[in-house]
Amino acid sequence: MTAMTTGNSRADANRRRILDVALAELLRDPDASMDQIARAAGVVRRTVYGHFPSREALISTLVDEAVAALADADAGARREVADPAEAVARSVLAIWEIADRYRLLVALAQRTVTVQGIRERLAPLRANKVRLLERGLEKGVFSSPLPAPALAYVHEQLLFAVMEAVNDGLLTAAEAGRSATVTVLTAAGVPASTATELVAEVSEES
Amino acid sequence: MTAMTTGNSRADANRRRILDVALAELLRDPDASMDQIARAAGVVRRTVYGHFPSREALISTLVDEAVAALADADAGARREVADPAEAVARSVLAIWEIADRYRLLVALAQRTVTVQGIRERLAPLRANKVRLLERGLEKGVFSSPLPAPALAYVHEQLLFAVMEAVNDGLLTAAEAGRSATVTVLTAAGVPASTATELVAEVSEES
DNA sequence: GCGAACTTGCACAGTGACGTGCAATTGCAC
DNA sequence: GTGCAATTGCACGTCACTGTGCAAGTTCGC
Repeated sequence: MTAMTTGNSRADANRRRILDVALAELLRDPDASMDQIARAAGVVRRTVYGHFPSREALISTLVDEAVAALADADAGARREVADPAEAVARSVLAIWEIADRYRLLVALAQRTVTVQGIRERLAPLRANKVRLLERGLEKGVFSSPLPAPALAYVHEQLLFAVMEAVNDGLLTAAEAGRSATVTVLTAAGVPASTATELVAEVSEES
Repeated sequence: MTAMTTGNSRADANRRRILDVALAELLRDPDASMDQIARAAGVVRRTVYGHFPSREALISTLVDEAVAALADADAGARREVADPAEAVARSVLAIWEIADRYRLLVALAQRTVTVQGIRERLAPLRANKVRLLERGLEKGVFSSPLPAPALAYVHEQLLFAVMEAVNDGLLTAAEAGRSATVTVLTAAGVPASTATELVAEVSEES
C-alpha cells in the first residue's frame, strides 16, 4: 500500500535532487564529471553511484524524462486543433514553457557519443511535427523551399537560438516564447502579419 | 626571397593535411583525440606535436582559419550592396559556399571550454550582421518581434539546421544554399514570394 | 651522394576520470 | 532507543589521453 514510485524518504529525495542538479550542471558543461555533479548536489560521488550504476545511466534517465515532458506538452497543446498554423503556434508555446529547463537535450544532441540514443528517442516527436508541417505545406498555409523534415530541423534549431538569446540577456524569457513562435511561423512561410495576429490570439486566450 | 608562409615542402604539405583532416575528424567528434587525428592524417601522433605544440594550438589554428574564410566570404559578397534584403541574401549564399567545410565551428561552439574564444573571434562578424539587420528592421524591409542581435543568433542556428538536413540526406547540397537563404529571409519577416524572387535573381546572375 | 630537416617508434610521467569494495557512521522510521 | 537503510570516506585498479625525450630511420633538396 505504500507508494513506491513516488518519493517516500530521503533516498528518493536525494535521487530527485541529483537528477535536477545533474541537469543544470550538464547544461553548463556537457562534460561535467560525476564528481562535479555530486558536489553540486551536496553529496559524495559514491552516493551518486548508489543511485545510478554509471554516468551513462544517469544521463539516460535525464534524457528520458526530458523527452517525456516535451512529448506531453506537445501532444496536450495541439489536441483537437485542426489548423496547422494554429497547431504549430500552440505546440511551440507549450514546449517553450518547459523547454528551457531541458536545454540539456540540445546541448547533448551536439555530442557524438550520446547523439544516437537521443535522436532515436526524439524521433516520434519529430515525426509528429513533420506530419503537421506536411499538412500545412499541402494546404498552402505554409510555404517553404525546404521539405518538411528539413523544416522540422530548422524549427528545432530556431528554438535553441532564441533560448541562447535569452541566456545572453538579449530579450526576456517572458516575451521570448511568443517571439519564438512568430519567428517559427514566418520561417515556415506564414506572412508576418498573420503570424503575429495568430500568436496574439492563441497566447491571450489562456 | 623564398616563400615562407606558403607551402614549400613535404613538411608544409603534412601540416596542411593535418589541419584538413583534423577539421573533418573534430567535426565528426569534437572530442577526437590527437591520436585519432594523427592516424586519420596518415601520420604518427608524435608528428602532430611537431607541428602544433598542443591540442589547444591545433584547434586554435583551425578556428582562426575558419573565421577568416567566413569573414572574407561575407565581406566580399555584400560589398556595395545597399538593399538590406539583398545584402543578407548575398551574404548567406556566399557563406554557404564555404560554410559546410567549417561546420566544425558550430560543433565546437556548443562546447563549453572552447566556446569563449570562438565567441570572441566571431564577434566582429556577428556585429556586421546585427547592423545589417537593424538597418533592414528600421527600413521596414524586415519585420520581426526579435531584436536584431537575437535575430542574428536565429540566422546562425538556422544555417546549421539546414547543414544538418543536408548531412542526413533530406536535401541536396546544391539546392540547400538557396533554400537556406529563402528561409533566413522569411524568418526575418520578408514575404515568402519576395524572398523567393530575390534569391532567384541574385543566385542566377553569376 | 650528402646533409639537414622531417618523421617514426618507442618509452615515460602526469593527470583526471570511471567504477567498485568495504568499514564506519548517520539519521529516519517505528 | 533501536534497527535498518542510506550515506560517507577512503582506498583501490583501470583506462585513455596529453605532452615530452631521444635515438633511429627516411626523404628531399642540392
